[in-house]
Amino acid sequence: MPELPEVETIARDLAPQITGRTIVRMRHDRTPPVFDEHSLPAALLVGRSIEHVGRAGKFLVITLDDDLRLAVHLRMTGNLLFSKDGRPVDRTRAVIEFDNATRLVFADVRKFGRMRVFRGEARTTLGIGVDPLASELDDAMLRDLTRGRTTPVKVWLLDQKRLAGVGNIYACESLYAAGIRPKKPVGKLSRAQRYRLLASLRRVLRKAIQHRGSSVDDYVDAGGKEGEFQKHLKVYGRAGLPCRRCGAPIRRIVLGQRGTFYCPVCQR
DNA sequence: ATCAGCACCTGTTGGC
DNA sequence: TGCCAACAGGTGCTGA
Repeated sequence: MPELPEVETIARDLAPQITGRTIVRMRHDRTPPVFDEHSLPAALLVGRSIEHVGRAGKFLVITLDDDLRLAVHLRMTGNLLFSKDGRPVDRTRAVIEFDNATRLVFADVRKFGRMRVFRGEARTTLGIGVDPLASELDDAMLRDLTRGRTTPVKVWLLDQKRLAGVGNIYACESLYAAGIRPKKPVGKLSRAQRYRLLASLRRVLRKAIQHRGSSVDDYVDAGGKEGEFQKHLKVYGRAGLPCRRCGAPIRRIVLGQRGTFYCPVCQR
């Protein structure tokens, strides 16, 4: 489910609600564990107050005092819900309670989502690459990251160790916007294609953030509301339907074990 | 180094 | 209508 725009939406909504609050209680499932094997003890969070809410790739990153951070990865079906009442939430896996009786609820149907308590810099600790929206990523950096690589560009976009935040929906949508075939070896993109890819990635991701993310299936924001960007998807999930630009049927193939959608006419 | 295959979980959908 | 296989926004591990 959640990719960069969805996590960014949650982070922006959550920041004004929980910044400055102190965590007074926390509970979580143990089987399967909510906190991954690299996590410091979750109990360290109790008594700490929240200084900042941000995002690194697809991780929501909450910075607390005592140099502590909490990273949350929603994987496929995780939801982070901010609750002002005590009403129970379906599929709850963890609850963080604040000093004003509000709560952050982590719910997850498939139980793939994980949290991690750690100290230090997020990107290094989490082992993720550069953010597509970061200013440090420019054409020269993208060239260096992709040079000589024969991986299909679609598969490359999903590798979080290099570029962090792009998932299946936005990889497909960005390649459509850039007019590039998903199978094209990433190291063989022309300079013009590479330039278009970076511009398209940013345009699509920013537009998706403006529309509060895509709710294709389970995604809802911290207030429980769906996003709007699924209404603007050009190729994702549209196999067999006409391309909105040229009318040719959108094709679905499998690349890197993931469904991949593209227009065989508009994407070269 | 790379990559296909599978594992982790549960729910929904489409075909027969 | 019913059953079962395939598939789902993600990632990590294993073995070739």
